[in-house]
Amino acid sequence: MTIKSDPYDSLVFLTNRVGRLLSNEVRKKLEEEGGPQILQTTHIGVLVDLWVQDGVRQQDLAVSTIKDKGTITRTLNFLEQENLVVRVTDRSDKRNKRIYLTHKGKEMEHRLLPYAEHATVGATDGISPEELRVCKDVLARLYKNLIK
Amino acid sequence: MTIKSDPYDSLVFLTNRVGRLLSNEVRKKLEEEGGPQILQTTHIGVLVDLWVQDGVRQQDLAVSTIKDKGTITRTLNFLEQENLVVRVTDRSDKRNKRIYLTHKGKEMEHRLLPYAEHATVGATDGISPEELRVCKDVLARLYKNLIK
DNA sequence: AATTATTAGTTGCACTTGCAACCAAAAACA
DNA sequence: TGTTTTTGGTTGCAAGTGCAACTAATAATT
Repeated sequence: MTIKSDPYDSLVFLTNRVGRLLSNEVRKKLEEEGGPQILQTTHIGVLVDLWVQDGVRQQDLAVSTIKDKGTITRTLNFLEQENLVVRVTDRSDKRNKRIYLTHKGKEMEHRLLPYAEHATVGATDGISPEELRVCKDVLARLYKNLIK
Repeated sequence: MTIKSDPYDSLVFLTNRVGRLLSNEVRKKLEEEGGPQILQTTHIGVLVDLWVQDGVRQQDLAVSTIKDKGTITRTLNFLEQENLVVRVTDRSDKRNKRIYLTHKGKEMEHRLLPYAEHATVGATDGISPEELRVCKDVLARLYKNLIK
């Protein structure tokens, strides 16, 4: 008897698809409720990182957001233009540019995060808080394991 | 006392980042071990869907893979060119094009899936099988809930 | 100290993607 | 039956992305 593997029971596909679906939900909510105009997923990803820790280098952002260095460069060009962040060349090592949130950038946290957190209402039907908790914890640990 | 929300404890960010990390792992493994030359994530996503069910319409693929119709059109142009799938115009409704795997396309399943499934070794350090099981189940239910 | 290697960030290029406009076929409606 | 609306798929366009080549600054090696 051959056991046919279920392609859907694979973390790669599950995370990617659920991730995109949730992103789309957030994007839709933002538009509906006239939220902030920064809709690019990468923009938000970078901001999220900066909310956790300020003053990191572009390279660090590239690693944690899992984007190319070049992509981060261009993302920051935009965020800087929008007065959400500033680039400061590191005194002691002029290769590094440290990224800091502006006042406007910090404010954005309170406006944006609720959308990201509440995007799951409705999606979690039939899922207990405990299960959800485990799921998030596992994902967080996977992230830590994989981020090198 | 104000409780600072943790941006990382959000399903949107966790799934997206873990998803990308895992995709990159699979891509790397494929290259290292001289696997199939189809590296595009979208290509693989479409194939996965077809392994689950053959003969669906492009529109169905767009929904389940969460990609734009246009993207699916172009993805199928490629897969058809590679002799992995064929498009068959539906007799009873000429708007529909049914997508079928070729022999080569079916073969690919056995070659590709192991990469996707085993990509998690090393990543799951410190995570029990039970926890992983719950995580996958939750993700699967989220997917079903969100896919409309 | 001078040369070489490495690292951070930028830029050009090719490719992917989503959106919107479009075409063809079918369904709904008058 | 003829007109309008909806649906599936394709295409043009603009924006995002990864890769590789490049520059500037620092570290490592001789």
